[in-house]
Amino acid sequence: MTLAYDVFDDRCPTRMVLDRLADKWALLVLDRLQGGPVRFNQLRRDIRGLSQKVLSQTLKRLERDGLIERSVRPTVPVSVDYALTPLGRTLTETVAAFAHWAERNMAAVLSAQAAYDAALTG
Amino acid sequence: MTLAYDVFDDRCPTRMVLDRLADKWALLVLDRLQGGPVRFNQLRRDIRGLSQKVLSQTLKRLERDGLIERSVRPTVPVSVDYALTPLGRTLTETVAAFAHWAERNMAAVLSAQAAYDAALTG
DNA sequence: CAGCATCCGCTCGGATACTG
DNA sequence: CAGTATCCGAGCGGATGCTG
Repeated sequence: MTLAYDVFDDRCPTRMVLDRLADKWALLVLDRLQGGPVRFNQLRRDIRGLSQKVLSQTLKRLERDGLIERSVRPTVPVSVDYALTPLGRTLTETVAAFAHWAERNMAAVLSAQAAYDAALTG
Repeated sequence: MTLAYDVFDDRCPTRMVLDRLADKWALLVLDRLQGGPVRFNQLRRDIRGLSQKVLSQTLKRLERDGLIERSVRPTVPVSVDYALTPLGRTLTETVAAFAHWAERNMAAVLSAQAAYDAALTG
């Protein structure tokens, strides 16, 4: 039988997963990997504002959760690239929709914020 | 003309929006509101582990961003319920897919974690 | 190039107490 | 019921320096 996983229950393991995914950096990494494998420093450059330490942590967690895969090519110096796993690929459509929702609806959000702030001031 | 919003640029305002949405509590609140208006303490009870302070902050931010709407009914004592706005409703499908991905893929994640940890130990 | 190690400020968020 | 106010500890994450 199937266990009744429930993300609204704080003792459910799905909460941990949600916690990992509901992270700005993890989302951007997953979205960036959608087009194919990307190397460490390339990710670091592409995702502006992401420090090397946090990128490292994020990649390690995503790899542990089975969403991405790390592969080392024995060049000199060594090349490491990260790619989505099949499991990770089941998430990318959702991630893309999510990450780019802001780009499509930025104007609406900005005007909502302006209206909200104006109501407080006036 | 349209500005080129880019969520990968840390100076782009979309980053702030992503930061707000990429939040465990915000996601759970939005998901919970999908079925219709819900009152404050009902949300607090439904979303286990969510403190009253953080719920309050989360609701205020979501309201400011125009995703949810607060309405007060003059009962005694007063009733306040929160509902999705049309803008918020454009997100709910994505939010639901996202929030419940963990429930559907929990087994795969758990086994990936076990494999990862075993590789380190062994 | 692809990281790890360390330090540390700052914010998130939990606990608690109080209000209309 | 639906919040606000305050305190405070834990940890996120940025900066810096070093390694194979």
